[in-house]
Amino acid sequence: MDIKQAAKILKALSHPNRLEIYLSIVKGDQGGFQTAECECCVSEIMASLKIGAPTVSHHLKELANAGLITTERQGKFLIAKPVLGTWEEVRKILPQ
Amino acid sequence: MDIKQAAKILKALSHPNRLEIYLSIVKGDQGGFQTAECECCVSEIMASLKIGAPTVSHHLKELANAGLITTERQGKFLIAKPVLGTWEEVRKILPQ
DNA sequence: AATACACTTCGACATATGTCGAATTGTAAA
DNA sequence: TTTACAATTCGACATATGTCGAAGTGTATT
Repeated sequence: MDIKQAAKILKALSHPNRLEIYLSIVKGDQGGFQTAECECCVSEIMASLKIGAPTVSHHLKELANAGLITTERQGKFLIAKPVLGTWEEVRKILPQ
Repeated sequence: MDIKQAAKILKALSHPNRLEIYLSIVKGDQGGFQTAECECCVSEIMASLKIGAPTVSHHLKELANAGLITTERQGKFLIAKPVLGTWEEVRKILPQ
């Protein structure tokens, strides 16, 4: 993990809404893709953060682009799950 | 540590140059303020990152504003030291 | 005091970012 | 097949950001 890559990942987490989205996805993760009742499909995030669907879509794309999550369509919904190894790599180059 | 505060700290580390500056400061820290021979005064950073003095000054201010470092003038030089507890707080709310 | 060096402040600039509304695509239910 | 719902794409916009050059401040050396 080089510094530029780490900075990119940190940047993906550097906006309050995006950080909250990521933490929700991590918290909601049960080891696999979740069902439609999960708290991390776009419409749920939209409601809880009070931002529009296009914005949520954009944020999820940024998190995915940084390698912090993966997404998968399940019927009408989009389900996200964390890729914990990505954050782990960043931790390694920072203190402790 | 709430999410907004954590996001602010992550943002301070989300630019490659600023992340590199922070890591240099952490690496160079010997438990106290360093002497003029340290690698983290503005002119050293300037040379190693190939960015101008005003930009380095700006980046250091952002790191200090996020609480990630403190700075102190020693003669002609500005010396920086890390505030490790700040990063520690952010670690706590992220995975692992 | 005069000079030189280290850093900061200010103003400007190009670029990036977060957000939205409108229109579009994909999927399920009636 | 029509309708309804979930999400995406597109275009636009205001704001934030990283960088620089020029000018200013503070400190040490001569």
